[in-house]
Amino acid sequence: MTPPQRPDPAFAELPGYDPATVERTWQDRWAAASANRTDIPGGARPYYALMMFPYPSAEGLHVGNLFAFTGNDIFARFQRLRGHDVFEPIGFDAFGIHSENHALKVGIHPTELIPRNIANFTRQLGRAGLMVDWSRVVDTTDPAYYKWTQWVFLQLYKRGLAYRKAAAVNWCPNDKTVLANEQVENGLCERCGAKVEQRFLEQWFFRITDYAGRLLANLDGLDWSQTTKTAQRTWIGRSDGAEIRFRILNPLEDAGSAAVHVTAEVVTGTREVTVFTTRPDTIFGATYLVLAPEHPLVDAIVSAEQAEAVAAYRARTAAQDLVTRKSSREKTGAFTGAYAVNPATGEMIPVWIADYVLMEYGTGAIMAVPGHDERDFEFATVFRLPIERVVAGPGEDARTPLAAAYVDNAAGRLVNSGRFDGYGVDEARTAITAWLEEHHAAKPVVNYRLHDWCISRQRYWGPPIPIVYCDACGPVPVPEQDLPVLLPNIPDFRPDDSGVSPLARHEEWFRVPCPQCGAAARRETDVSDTFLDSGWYFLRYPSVGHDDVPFDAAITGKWLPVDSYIGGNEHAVLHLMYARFLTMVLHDAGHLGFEEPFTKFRAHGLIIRDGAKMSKSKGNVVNPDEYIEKWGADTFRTYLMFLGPFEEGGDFRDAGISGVRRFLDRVWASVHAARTDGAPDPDVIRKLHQTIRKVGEDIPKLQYNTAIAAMMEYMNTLRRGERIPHRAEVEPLLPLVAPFAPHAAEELWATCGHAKSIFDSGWPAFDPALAEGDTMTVAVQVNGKTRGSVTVARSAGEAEIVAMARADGQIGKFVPEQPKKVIYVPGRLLNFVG
RNA sequence: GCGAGAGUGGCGAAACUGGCAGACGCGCAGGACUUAGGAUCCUGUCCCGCAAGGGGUCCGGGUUCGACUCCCGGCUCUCGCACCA
Repeated sequence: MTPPQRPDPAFAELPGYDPATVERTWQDRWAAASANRTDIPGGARPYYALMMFPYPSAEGLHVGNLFAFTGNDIFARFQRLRGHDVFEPIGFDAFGIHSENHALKVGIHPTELIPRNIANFTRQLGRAGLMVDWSRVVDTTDPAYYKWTQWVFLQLYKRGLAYRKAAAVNWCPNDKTVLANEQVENGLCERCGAKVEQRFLEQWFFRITDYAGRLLANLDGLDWSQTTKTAQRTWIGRSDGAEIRFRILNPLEDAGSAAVHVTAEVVTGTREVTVFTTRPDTIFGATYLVLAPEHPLVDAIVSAEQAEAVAAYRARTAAQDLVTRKSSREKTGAFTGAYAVNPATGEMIPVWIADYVLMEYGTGAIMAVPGHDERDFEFATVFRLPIERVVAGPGEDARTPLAAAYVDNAAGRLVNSGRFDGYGVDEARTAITAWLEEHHAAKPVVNYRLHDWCISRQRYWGPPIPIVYCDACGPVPVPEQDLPVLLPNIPDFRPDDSGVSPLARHEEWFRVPCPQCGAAARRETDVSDTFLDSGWYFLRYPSVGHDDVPFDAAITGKWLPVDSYIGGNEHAVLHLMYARFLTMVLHDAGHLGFEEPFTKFRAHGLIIRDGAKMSKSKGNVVNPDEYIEKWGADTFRTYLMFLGPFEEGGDFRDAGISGVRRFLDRVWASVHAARTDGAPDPDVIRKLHQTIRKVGEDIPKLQYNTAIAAMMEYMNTLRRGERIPHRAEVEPLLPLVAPFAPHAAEELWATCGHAKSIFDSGWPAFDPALAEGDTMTVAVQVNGKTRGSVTVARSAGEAEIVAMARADGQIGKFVPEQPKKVIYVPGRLLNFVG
């Protein structure tokens, strides 16, 4: 359908609603009056309404972005109507692989491409009518910004939280470049299809694991979506268990030994393996040990006979790419020829290596309990290793055969476990750990699955890591007064076969004197991860313009932490975790007075189209420009919010948009046609107050769809029977409409004779007495079946309602003479039980 | 596999704390105004039935005067995480 061409004939002589004109007019006026510029130093009631900043892609803003921004904008405008000094900033997350890959694809240098994209985003955002403070924009690629990103790195370095180590990366041997995990599909390079390999490079890490406990504990006090908190908890992955030491028998002396039992005195070897387990209670069932293939102890314990097989297996796993290695479920491994002693049973158990044990987690070694761990069971089955039962479920005993690993630790009791037989799993866990601890064979340990944050990127498009390598002094941080380390404008930004950043090809850039001793030295040529750019941007916004500090202390104290943060749940773990971590570190370093950056966080839903999430890779994105062109920004904004609950997202289809436009047309027509003579209808005024209450309750809960429905319902009441509404009935509706359709509301507010902006005129007062009215409708049921309803005075009691129900022709015939029971829910419902 | 969330008309969706299921909108049907209507306005629209009435919120049980809502079992879908010992 097309937009209405002519207004309602009843009001034909009145000015019609032309969104294009209205929106252009008000966008110009707001800009001229700096209406959206927040009074950062002076604002008396600060409210920081943050949304996740976009990365400015070449395709421009899509509907998914706009959905998120509009949701935040409505909330922000509502807070402003409530009398807050609202700060709603925006910026551009313009560094990173996304932007760089696109630049590579189209063959345009990012320094040229990014400003172009930012200009396009700015134009689109402007047309959407967001209440953004355009005087405080952040662009992560601006040296005035990334100077301070590098400063953040140095603060971590100073505190010993930044360190270097070799770590595996995905390597495409054809493109000769490092790939992010997302660029690997089924072990193949997504661009050229070559088999991806694993390579080890020296990289910079942040010790986020030092903060794991705090990152987890603080979650309880945050007003965040439950789903996001759960995702963070899972990601941090606390597990309580024990580290247990296993002595390794000397392979030279004991290889080939037929002995099954050895006593502690016989063991002469001094080597030992420490494993991590969450199930120390099952130690009597540990029938072998497994080390990660790259475990450093492997060389020391491998027997001569097994050396070749072990070397071959290690070479094979090392050549695999990271993604395949982590997703393949097939159990493979090799025997080292060495044996260890189970400290609980004294039995000799073989030591294997297998890639199902990860070097990065725990100690890189496990005790395998095939009877009670699915992975160990599979492995033991493949390699014919003994499987023993040490936990029995209800109806089972020590001899019940195991067809699969038994892992139900709530119902299990210990068997085949010496003096611990009969213990429940939980008590055994504590008791066995304590027992082993007495013998210096174990200690309780908490492990986290969270890994340290690798921030090195062997790429071009990011802030250079501010470190200089000197032969004499080692890695030396760039002095703060020398920041920023500028990213040079090099034409050949394409990654190459060196395995390091393209910056490493530019001697004129990386050859510098050591800041400490002055000798010839070399800059770090890797750049930092985009998540570092976005990990602190919210600290910068209010202080934009203060170029001598990353963030001004007084301003930060006043405006932060962020009052409300809205963004996508795809950033539930990485971005939000990193931002929290950096905030904690800066707090500990004395730069911030708070340690949690976001008081309240809500994840918006996704816009679905043709059954899939709207995204560039799916090719189902909708460009908002044409819709705004055709229907107006106000209609489009309101429509997006009407699709479904904001936190759940919705199905995008243009079918419903005409209904929203009709609603705005009616609001428009009603204001223009409103009479000022006579009195408003009390019934309509009651409905008005109910609507003010409903909308005022729904917006803070982000239930925009029902808020809009309530306003539509009020419109229907207002116009029922083609009545001409009174000005007093329609004018208070405008502030309710304003967060959704700011331009039209502002225009109509002026039409009503107001000189001041609607956004500075306050939220309409809600009078509970007026909303109540003096009658109520009570539903009447007989045996739980609804038979009708009666309308009575609000003061009516149960007896009166019972009498009315009996007297009612429709209802009375169902009501029993002598009901067993009558249930009355005041003001709601009456149920006769017969 | 583990974790989180969701299943309600032709469609997007409402339903407070267990209290009139389907608000609001789309679509559809009929009507008004019209040279015309894909504009606007009015009326109707969960299913069966002429009606009285009956049935109905993924399926099967249960608790309750009363269940979309709570409990038990099952099915389906979406999104995270994915060999984390």
